[in-house]
Amino acid sequence: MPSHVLMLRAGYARMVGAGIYELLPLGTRVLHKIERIIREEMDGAGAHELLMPTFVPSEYFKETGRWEVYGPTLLRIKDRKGGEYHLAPTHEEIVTDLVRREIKSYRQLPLNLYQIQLKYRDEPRPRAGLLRCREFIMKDAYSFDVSEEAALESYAHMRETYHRIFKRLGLEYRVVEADSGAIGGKQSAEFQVLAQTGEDWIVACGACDYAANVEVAQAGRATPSAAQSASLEALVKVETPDTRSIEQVVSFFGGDTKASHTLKSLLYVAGEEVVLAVVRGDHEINEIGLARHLGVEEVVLASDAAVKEATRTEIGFVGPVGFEGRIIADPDAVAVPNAISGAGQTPYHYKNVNHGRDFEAEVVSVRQATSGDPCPNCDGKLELYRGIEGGHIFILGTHYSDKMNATFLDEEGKSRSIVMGCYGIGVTRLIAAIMEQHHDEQGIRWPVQVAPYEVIITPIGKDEEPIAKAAEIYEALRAQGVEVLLDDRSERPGVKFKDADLLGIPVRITIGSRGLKQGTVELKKRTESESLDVPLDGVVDAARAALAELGG
RNA sequence: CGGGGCGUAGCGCAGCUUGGUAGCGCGCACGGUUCGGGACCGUGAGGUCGGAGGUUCAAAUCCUCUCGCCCCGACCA
Repeated sequence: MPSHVLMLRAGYARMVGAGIYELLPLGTRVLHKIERIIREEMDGAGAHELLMPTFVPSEYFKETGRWEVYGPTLLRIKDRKGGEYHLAPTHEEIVTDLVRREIKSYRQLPLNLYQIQLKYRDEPRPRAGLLRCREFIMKDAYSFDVSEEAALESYAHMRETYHRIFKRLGLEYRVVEADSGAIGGKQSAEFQVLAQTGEDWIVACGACDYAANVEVAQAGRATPSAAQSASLEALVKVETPDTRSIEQVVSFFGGDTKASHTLKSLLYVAGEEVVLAVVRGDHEINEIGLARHLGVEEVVLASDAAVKEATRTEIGFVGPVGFEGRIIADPDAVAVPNAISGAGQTPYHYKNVNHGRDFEAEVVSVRQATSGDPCPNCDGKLELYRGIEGGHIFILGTHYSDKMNATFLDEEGKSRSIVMGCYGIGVTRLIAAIMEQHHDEQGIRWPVQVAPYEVIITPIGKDEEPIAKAAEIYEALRAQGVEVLLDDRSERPGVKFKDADLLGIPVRITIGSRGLKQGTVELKKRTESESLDVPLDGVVDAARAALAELGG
């Protein structure tokens, strides 16, 4: 059962609109638990919490150009006077404005400010419950330093802090190299929570700690070009109607033709230039890598019309042979001997295409890393995983401080731009991520540190004694500071047990007449199938011991 | 933005093709029997059929428009 179904069934949240949820009391308790851990660690790291507005005048985004750049994802609002506002998707501008007004001297730095607060992004496609929402709670922190070096220290410090947070939340995660988007900056890492329902693909080495988002992972290694291969066969043009995809090409040629015998040729618009990118048929192009190699901000796949104009060929039949223009080819692509590729003419493909003989290209790794690739750091191999981006930290540099004139006076009285870093955690997303990693067929199995309640007491039957004892134990546990839920509904035992499992409370105490006759009650951990009989007068200690074992 | 699907009782759905008294399961209320892993019997409450317009003697059903939600894709040749 995916986490969002569990979440709804167990009564943690309800949908209000697409990508808009309300957290019910149980969900709110989990949220507060997560927030508390984040606050403890952030405060411990020397960051200061503040609260910025969600409803902000457009002038700040206009100052940095994001009013235009952000596009339709930015939720824009007009007030009664026609003034322009937006609901904040992130707070770099607001915090930078605050800091430029307050910070005047190097003596006031470094500084780290954070908040835990709602964010608004009009996502093209919200999905999977709390995993991708249009309104969500984020912890966002911003560091301010006197220099790039100092900023790197702040960054490293935050990275450690994030490790502490993710570990305390009970998450299995990998820190991966990531793209930092249009802002640039060399240091960028995502905290990816491993989960089948994750939207991101990451690769991680089995032997060392290398891990990266496939968007930026270094894929493959230099391999010999086809021209060095022994038996090159003559180029043959074949008429291949209806073969627009690699899949269709492979089945057209049949036999033992594999996607890895073909070349995938993609035409990209990179600024003023049109380039042809070639990867092996079974590989995926890495657009971010391609853009970096070309030194442009982004590359855009050419439209049908643009392909026709540049190649006089239709999509599906484009190829490097005879292409007049810049060709970027992946090392694994040029290593394929006697490859099949589009012939640059509709509807034909070439057989036995060989790099060096039939076409020349700049050979650069421009494909996404995938399972089985060699690790760029060691002799290990990369594994492919799906991840949920739970956190992202990166250095902003002076991108915002330059644009917004956020400066300080250094020791020599010279004005310099503040160097910034930013650090986000998707708090509501983590609720879903934790559920994703901690559940079974019966329901959720919260790690005790984030569970909405630590103990659930389940009196059984209609007799007065179990109910009275349950109330006593409830009070005794509360007096000890244990967060405890009493199921005092007059439901049948089966119903109570199933619900307790669905809710995922880590420890259940079951009280029935049967046990009370022997002076015992039952104690069961959600993660274990067997229960334990404990003496009635020792149940408080037993429950606390069980919680301690679970790490509470 | 493109494609597909769905909006009927609180929840899950049938009914629509072929127009004619709005149904089923769960849940809910009441009564009774049950009571250690989602019991059972009986009685009952509950619906502007997402919205607007149209066709028709008659529309949940046919037509047009519109709103909302879910899934897939967003140019991977």
